[in-house]
Amino acid sequence: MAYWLMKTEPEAFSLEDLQARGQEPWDGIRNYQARNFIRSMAVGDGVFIYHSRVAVPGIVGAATVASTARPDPTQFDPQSHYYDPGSSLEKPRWDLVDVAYRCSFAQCISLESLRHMPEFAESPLVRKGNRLSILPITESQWQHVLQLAEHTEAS
DNA sequence: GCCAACGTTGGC
DNA sequence: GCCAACGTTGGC
Repeated sequence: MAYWLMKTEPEAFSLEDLQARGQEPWDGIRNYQARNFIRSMAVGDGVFIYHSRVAVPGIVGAATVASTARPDPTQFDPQSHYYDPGSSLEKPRWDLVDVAYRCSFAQCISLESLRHMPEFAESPLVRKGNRLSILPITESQWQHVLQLAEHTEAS
């Protein structure tokens, strides 16, 4: 069992969209490091959903990895924004996994608050200029954020 | 909307 | 294989 964080711009695809659909293919990943993380995901892995490019960026809820990696069909589609002419059906470059909705936090765990947590001191998430859209989360990071989220929900 | 920081591309 | 130019990410 591993844990991950996936960033998304809610204007493009939000946690609310995932909630409405229940499960979605997480397509459009076009970064090799993120792609490699996708390839090491297993069904049942925990996923934090992070909203970027908003007034208060942060972790807004959780999801579950619902499939192992498979080729992202948008890379083959000339009509798609994510089309990659350098990719082919024989040798696909980009993969995706399906992600299933788990829960929405009553209050977002903001980037600002993550910066103050010792658990995240070493995380690329809080480093300036970080552009990784998918990154691994340690078990202690996972537990800590979940506990915080439950706490804000109770009060 | 701005712009720093980054990853990728392509000429050489 | 270097590295400048370019496009994109994402906090602010």
